[in-house]
Amino acid sequence: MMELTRKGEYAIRGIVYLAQLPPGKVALISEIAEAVEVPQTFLAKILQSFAKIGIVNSFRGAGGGFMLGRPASRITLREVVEAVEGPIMPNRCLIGSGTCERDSTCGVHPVWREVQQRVVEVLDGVTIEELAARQK
Amino acid sequence: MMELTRKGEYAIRGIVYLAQLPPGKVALISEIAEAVEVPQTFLAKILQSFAKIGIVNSFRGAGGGFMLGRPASRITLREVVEAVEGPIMPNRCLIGSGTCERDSTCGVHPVWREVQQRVVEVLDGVTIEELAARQK
DNA sequence: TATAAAAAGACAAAAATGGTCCTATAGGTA
DNA sequence: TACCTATAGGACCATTTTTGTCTTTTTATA
Repeated sequence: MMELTRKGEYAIRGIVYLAQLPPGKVALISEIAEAVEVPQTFLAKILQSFAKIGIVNSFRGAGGGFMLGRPASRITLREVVEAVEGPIMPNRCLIGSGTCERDSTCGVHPVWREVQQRVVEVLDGVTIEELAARQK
Repeated sequence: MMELTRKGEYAIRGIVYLAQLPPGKVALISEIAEAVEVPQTFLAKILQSFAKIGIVNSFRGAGGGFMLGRPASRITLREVVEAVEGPIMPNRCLIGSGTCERDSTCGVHPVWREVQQRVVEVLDGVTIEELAARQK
């Protein structure tokens, strides 16, 4: 239960790799994919989605590639994980207050909310900078 | 991310229903399924798996059905969830120490361990008795 | 024995996961 | 301008997981 998917794993590997690069350097997707052992086209999709929300910058054409869009110290693990896997949400009930018809009677509801908060707390407390430093 | 599946939801609904019954009473799968609005045969599978690990008792033949296998106060939400969804394990790495080749270099590892512990802590702290009482 | 009810196992549709491949677009460079 | 390089976007697809159903078997009771 609650497993991170490959996509999530790959996303983390990819962004940690970028964080380990000298500041300002752009890396080719081919380079990144090989280094972190992830299928290239799949990783490309992931980094593209990161580009859209600004946690990485991408450059097209010759001399292009990817780099972080923000200092690694200001990218949290939570952002990265939620970007590819969607919001942390242990139970569908949490999506909206009116969504679940069993809402009022459902005593499990507050438990999931608690779980959600705890997980978010942990992931918010870890930056990509820390992760990059740890495994250098 | 980290969503409970239908199976998990159904499992909780089913066991909470059993917990709300007068002690000693057995309920037909048809009765339970209708009450908690879960497909009967699917719920049957779930309760059968509960019977195997002893958190419910089942009786075959006329007058048969299901009842809790233990006082609801001694069945935790964690047990129920893990019974149907498998162990709480946010990252595959946590399965075994040698399983992940990136193990030594993987700085994310301890974070997932932390997440796992927090979640387990919450779910261990909630009994089926509490849930049953809450939504009565 | 007949009947009632769970147990077990095979099967299957639908959705999610984990990708691939092709074309389009943007940016350099000769 | 023409050409090359590299990401962007979209269509597609195989496999696995989820979410069930259906049939047969086993067990218990009356």
